[in-house]
Amino acid sequence: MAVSEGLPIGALAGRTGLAVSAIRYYEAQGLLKPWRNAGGQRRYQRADIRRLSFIMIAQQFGLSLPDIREVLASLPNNRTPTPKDWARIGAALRGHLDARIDTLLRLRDNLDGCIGCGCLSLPKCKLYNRDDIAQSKGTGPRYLLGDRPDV
Amino acid sequence: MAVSEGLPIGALAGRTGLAVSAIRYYEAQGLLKPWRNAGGQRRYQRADIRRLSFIMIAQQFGLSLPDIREVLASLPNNRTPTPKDWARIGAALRGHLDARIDTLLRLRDNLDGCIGCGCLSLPKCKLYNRDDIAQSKGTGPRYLLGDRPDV
DNA sequence: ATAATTTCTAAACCTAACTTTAGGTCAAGC
DNA sequence: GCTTGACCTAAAGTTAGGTTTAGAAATTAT
Repeated sequence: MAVSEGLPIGALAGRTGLAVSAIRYYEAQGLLKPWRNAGGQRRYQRADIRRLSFIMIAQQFGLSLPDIREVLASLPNNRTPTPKDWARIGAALRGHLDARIDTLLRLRDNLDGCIGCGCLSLPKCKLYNRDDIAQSKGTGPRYLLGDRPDV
Repeated sequence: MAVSEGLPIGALAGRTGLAVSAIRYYEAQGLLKPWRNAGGQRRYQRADIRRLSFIMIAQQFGLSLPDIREVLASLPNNRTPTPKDWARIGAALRGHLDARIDTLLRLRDNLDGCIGCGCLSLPKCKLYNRDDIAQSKGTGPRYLLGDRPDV
């Protein structure tokens, strides 16, 4: 029960609000690497609470789990991350967020002019510029807007 | 070949950049109602090009297909929609878009203070306010941030 | 010492938004 | 009149991000 024994998965779930199954799933996706105790059960460090919190926030920002794994890869694995480490990573997120906001603002600027005027015809409509929206939101393969300008 | 015979599905796909299979899928979801010719093949009105364009734009704004179906339901079905009809619908989208932008701006305001300082602890972090992000982005059931404040 | 919780793994299931496949029909060009 | 290409339906497959289930083993509580 000493602190050095680490937190079992249920405790981590309780502290983060995540389901136990989600935490195991994140591990399967390479976002987390708990150790195992003598009986084979997962044990976590306290720092993993923050790691999971970060994952949840990054998801809100629209990052996929592979994206997040990459970002987290820049954390030191030989020591517990410091606030400074997290700040560096926060800055990376900020870039993502800024880009998404810009996209939406641009869409909004065009909305009145485009749908508002009823033009909505693909060849001219500004809403169809390919660099909008952070790459293929939504699941499954799909023709992206602007992918087939042969209209 | 007269205009009154309508467009076959491939033509519609060509003009919108959508896959034929996607257009059939939208019909199955109730977003489109082509008529059938003598041989049982789908025939579309020219106005359906705009309808599909609208669907693509609305998706970029984060609306689900059921959401879009509802919005489209307010179009008149006894006549071809006018630019004015589309403008009314554009205004509805605008509300959605504004909300999404507000959310992201709020997240950005908190980012430096929260991740930046390294606090990231659930009970205090402003990023964990439940009204953030337009309801449960991402598929499948999932605990929403803030849903379990019993941390 | 036993009962009640937790945890374990593997595999199946879930949703959204589509695509792919298979086997057959329709329409258009020569 | 026949071949080629477009179209049809129904069902199964795909991806992301998980959840659910089942049966077994470990831990905790009494």
